[in-house]
Amino acid sequence: MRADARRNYDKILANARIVFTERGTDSSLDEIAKRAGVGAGTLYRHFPTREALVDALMQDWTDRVSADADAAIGTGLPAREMLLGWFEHFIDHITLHRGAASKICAAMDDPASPMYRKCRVMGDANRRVIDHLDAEGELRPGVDAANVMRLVSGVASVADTSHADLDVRPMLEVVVDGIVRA
Amino acid sequence: MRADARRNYDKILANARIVFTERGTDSSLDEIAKRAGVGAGTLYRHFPTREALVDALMQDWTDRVSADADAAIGTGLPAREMLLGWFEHFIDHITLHRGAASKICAAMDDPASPMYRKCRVMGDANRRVIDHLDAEGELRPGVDAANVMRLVSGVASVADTSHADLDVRPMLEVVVDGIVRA
DNA sequence: TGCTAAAACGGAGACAGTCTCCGTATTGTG
DNA sequence: CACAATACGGAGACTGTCTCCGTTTTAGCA
Repeated sequence: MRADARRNYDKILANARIVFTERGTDSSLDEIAKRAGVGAGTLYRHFPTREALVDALMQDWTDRVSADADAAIGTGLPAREMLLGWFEHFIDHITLHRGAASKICAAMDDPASPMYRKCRVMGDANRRVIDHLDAEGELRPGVDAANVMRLVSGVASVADTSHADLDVRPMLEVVVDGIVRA
Repeated sequence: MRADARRNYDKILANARIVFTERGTDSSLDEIAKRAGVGAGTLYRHFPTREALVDALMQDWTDRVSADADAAIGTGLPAREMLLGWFEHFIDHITLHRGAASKICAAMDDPASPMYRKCRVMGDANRRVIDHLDAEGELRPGVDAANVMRLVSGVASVADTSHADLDVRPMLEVVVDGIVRA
């Protein structure tokens, strides 16, 4: 990658992060280009779609999400608490930019999406937590990690969409009660 | 309401139903106007926002949703089956037009939304089912109907958003297990 | 029936966002 | 330092939203 290209790539990403944080992932891409001091063409050359741009920003938090999963396992807390903590952290991360959660819901089961691979990384993180608890015999038989992932992402997306700023805990408690051994 | 106004109102609604079914609730409103054979101004006078238009279409199914809730209670099935059936019917209805589910999630806790009232009607239907089972002692203590509603709408929205056409049943089973008495 | 005020119509056009195209500028390699 | 190769930028085509206002339709009344 040429030096000027790299420079612009970074500028776009930095400004996208700011704008997406301020106004969500549906903000105008032209404005991001303007703020970054580049032409629209440059933005679209580097990131052909909005999803590609969101995807590039996701890198930061897929790492954190992954680390959080392992940290959760490390706490050795009882199943309920471990899951609640992990789910809350996960949701905190994916709702960082308004609108991101529902994009993740959409990408999760769509291999054609640019975001698919990162969704898999997060899915794997979740699977580690679920598998760990399952191995300990803490879960109901037949709990499917992918399914849990969808459900929790759904909660994130509801919270993100909601006009009121909703406490996700009560919803997560239902989910947790639905998967831990009765 | 003047006769011509009524005529146009109905034409717009009929065509919106078609277009929303074919291409989801984010289709072009101008196209709906065109198909209905009216000017854009006429459409916007009758339905100042997209939500107002969706809301008008919702009337059909809030009725059906309400009836479904009472039918579910009437079956006298065991709690798990009653809830699964009710939730599935509910989701079938609100995912009739692609994109509607997430709009409902957003409107549910936003009294300013034109769709708020109809969300309440559906919320009340859900409450009847939950209250009924609660009175029978079938549910865990402290189950909150509004919270269940959010969760199930979230499942609907995930299913609606998902590229793959997802089976909602496994997700609903987790939710149901999370609310019925252990 | 014919007249008129009130109500409703419609579509041109202002505006905002997406995305492309291509003449121009920048890079780095030989 | 020359010259491909690479990248830039922003004008402008396109699509969708939404408003404004001159024109048409309606309904009530004489």
